[in-house]
Formats: sequence, structure tokens, C-alpha cells
Amino acid sequence: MKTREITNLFKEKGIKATPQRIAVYKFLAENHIHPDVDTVYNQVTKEHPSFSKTTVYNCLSVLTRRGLLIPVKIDNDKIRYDADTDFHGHFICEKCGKIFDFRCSEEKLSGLDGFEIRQRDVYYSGICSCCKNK
Amino acid sequence: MKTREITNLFKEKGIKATPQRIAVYKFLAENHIHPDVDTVYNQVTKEHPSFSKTTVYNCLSVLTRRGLLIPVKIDNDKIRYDADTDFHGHFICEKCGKIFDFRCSEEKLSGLDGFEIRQRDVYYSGICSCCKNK
DNA sequence: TTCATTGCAAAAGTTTTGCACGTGC
DNA sequence: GCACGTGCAAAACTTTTGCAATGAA
Repeated sequence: MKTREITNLFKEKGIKATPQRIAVYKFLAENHIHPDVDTVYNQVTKEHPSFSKTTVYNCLSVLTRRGLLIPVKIDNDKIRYDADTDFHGHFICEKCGKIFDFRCSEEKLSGLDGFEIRQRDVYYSGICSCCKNK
Repeated sequence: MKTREITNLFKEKGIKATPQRIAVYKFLAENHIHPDVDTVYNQVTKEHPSFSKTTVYNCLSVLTRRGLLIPVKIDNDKIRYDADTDFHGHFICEKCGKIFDFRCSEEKLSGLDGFEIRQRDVYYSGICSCCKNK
């Protein structure tokens, strides 16, 4: 993804385009690996060693608040992030720890009459086909 | 829920019945409030002041591992627990922070062929009907 | 220029660990 | 009796905060 595109996207959303934010978003947009803060930090500092972890936290927080990232809370301990903001489910493999996206349709609900649903998160876990065939 | 029932349940599951574990499970089974560790700790120490937080962590961990509790990871920061292990969704209200259970049917999936699904978690958030009518 | 953002260090939490003691089976 | 569970304190982490310096618009 080109820096130019990201800058424009940020402008649309009213986000100031700093090199840190661009690097963080670029990494997320190009690598759909649902990384946690540490992974993002380790990656962006490869190219920009001066970036601090505080700022990575900051960037992720801003980008999430403005709707460019989705927090994936499938791990107990750490929050992961996803630049694919279309609704989809996440599956985590108990063996290899890898996260997979999947599509799922809207379910039939009962018990939420009169509620305003703003965010839906669907997390499955189990064994991925790859680990199963070993 | 009677202590006797809990003891039997534990025996079935191969869990040693200590007073701490019984108190923790009893609280969860009788109060479907999806409490976090701290809430559980504060509640059980009202009756058993000597219980330590380490042990509460321990109990919750064992009971979860043996399938008597479900971890609810709808909050960013803390893990909550639920003694209702039948599949159901959780809704958290952004205003009042309360968590609601809801029933939802199995969705149509694509992208998980050959995967073994062991656990499904569905988390919604938004505004509950109570907060909406204010 | 101006005000938001950055980066450091320190603080604030939460969860885990090591180990001696106690206890359910 | 013995292995397992408990409880304390300390360690290990993760995330947040305060604040001076920097830089995007």
C-alpha cells in the first residue's frame, strides 16, 4: 500500500499523518497476521529504529478509535489488530496459535430486543486443518 | 446451589474439592453477573477473609480448564467468567458496562473447511435498551 | 507558529512464579 | 502419607501517564 494512499485515507478520517502512524497502518494493511502490539513494534522498528513503543500503543489506539483498525481480543492476554474492518469471524488454532479469518452470516438472535448493536465480534477456536492433518 | 452438589460435580470432573474452589464456583453459579477476578475475590473474601487472590486466580483457571467455567473476553482489560457453559452470546453496553446474555443460532460459515471447532465466542457491543430509553 | 504527537522514564495495574506450609483424599 | 492446593511476597508483564521536546499542517 502506497504512503500516498494512506495519507489520503488519514486525511479523510481526520487523522494527522505522522511517519509513525503511517508505518503502523502500512504494516497492518499489508500483513493480515493480526499482530499484537509487540509484533507491530518489532516490525516497524526494523525500518524505523527510533520509534517508541509508547507511540505504537498510541497509533494503534488512534487508528482503532477512528475505525481504521479492529481490535481482535481472541487471546487472553494481548490485544491483536486487524486492518480488515469488514465484518468477519476469527479462528485461533490451539496448536499453532495462528489466526484465520472466516466469513459468517448474521445469526438469528433473541434477547436483544431494543438494543443498538454497534460492534459484533465472533471468535472461534479449535484445531486448524493444517494441524489436524499432522 | 448446595455445597454437596458442587462437590459431586467436582468429583465427576476430577477436580479436588477445596473450600476455595467450592466458594468460587458457588459464587459464579449463583450470580450470573460475569464477574472478573477482582469481583470474585472481593465477594468470596467477604465470607472467607483468609482466601488469597492467587488462589482465586488458581481456582478460576482450574475450573475453566475443566470446562466448568467459560472465560468471557469482552472487556479489553480483564477476563470475566461465566458458569453458564451452554453456548450463548454476550452483549456489553458501552454506557452502563453491564453484560447481557443472548441466544443466537449457528451461523453459516465459509473458510473453515476441515477445521475442528472446539469453542465459539460471540461478543456484541452497543447500547442496551435501558440506556437507550434515557 | 501552533498545537497535537512523540519518546522517555516512571507508574500503575494485572497475572505469574517460587517456595514453605497446610490439607483433601 | 503424599501429592496437590494454598497463600504470601516478589517478579514479570503489559499498558498508562506525565512531561519536555519535536514536528505536521
